[in-house]
Amino acid sequence: MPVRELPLAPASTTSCCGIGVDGGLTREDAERSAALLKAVADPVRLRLLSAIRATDAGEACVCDLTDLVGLAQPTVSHHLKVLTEAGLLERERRGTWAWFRLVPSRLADVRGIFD
Amino acid sequence: MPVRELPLAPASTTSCCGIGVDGGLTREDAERSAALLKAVADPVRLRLLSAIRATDAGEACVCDLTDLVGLAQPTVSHHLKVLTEAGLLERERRGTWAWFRLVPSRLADVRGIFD
DNA sequence: CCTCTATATTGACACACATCGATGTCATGG
DNA sequence: CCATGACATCGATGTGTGTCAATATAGAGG
Repeated sequence: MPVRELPLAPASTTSCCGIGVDGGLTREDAERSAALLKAVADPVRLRLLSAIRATDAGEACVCDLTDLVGLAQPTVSHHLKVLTEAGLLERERRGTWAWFRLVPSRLADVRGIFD
Repeated sequence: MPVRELPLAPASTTSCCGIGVDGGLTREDAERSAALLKAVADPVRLRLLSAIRATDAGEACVCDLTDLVGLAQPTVSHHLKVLTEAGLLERERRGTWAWFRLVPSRLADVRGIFD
């Protein structure tokens, strides 16, 4: 799911002030980008991403993350689901544990929104 | 208001899985970053930023932007206030009109969260 | 001073969302 | 096959937020 950047499209036609603000994101692009940003615009989810990134192996399981953020396990599971559905995390079950890894290309998408 | 990036802090101590997820953002840093991201995680506000950026003069007034997004004037005014209070826009009154400009350094702060 | 136009503020409403307890699922070990 | 531990899902609840109509403010011009 590609995410287009804030475009530097040329301004064009008319308006009450004669400036022209037709350039810019389409509604669809804006909604796509906003959906991705919403996944990341939460302090708990930022800490989860940061904690996974700070890990030696580049991955962490839910029990570790639950301890870290100090919230109930269902809450952490919910946040991890949001991040995973946004494409920012990959999930892998190994035995009883679920391991989460960053998806660097998706993080690059977030950065690309503001390039 | 500085915004710290997702740190690559070294993992340290123990956990149930023996991985160690102590590294990462503090609660305070995460809340600061999330507050900034929330201001931007909205399709209408993304379009407003994009439209202002696409302008020849680098600024636009409310009437232009209201036409663009197709929402009621108070709604647009509200979104512009959110962006301004987040430090992403600067407001200047010239006569009857209110002009809004981007604050590039603040946009860089957003980008910096994911560096 | 009065009016007109552009913008901001307020109040209300609907909807989304973060959180948690309770419960369900699934794999492991006995 | 049953018990245990890790994780996911569900249902409920309180809080946050986007939207608009109504109203207020503020500057320009007569």
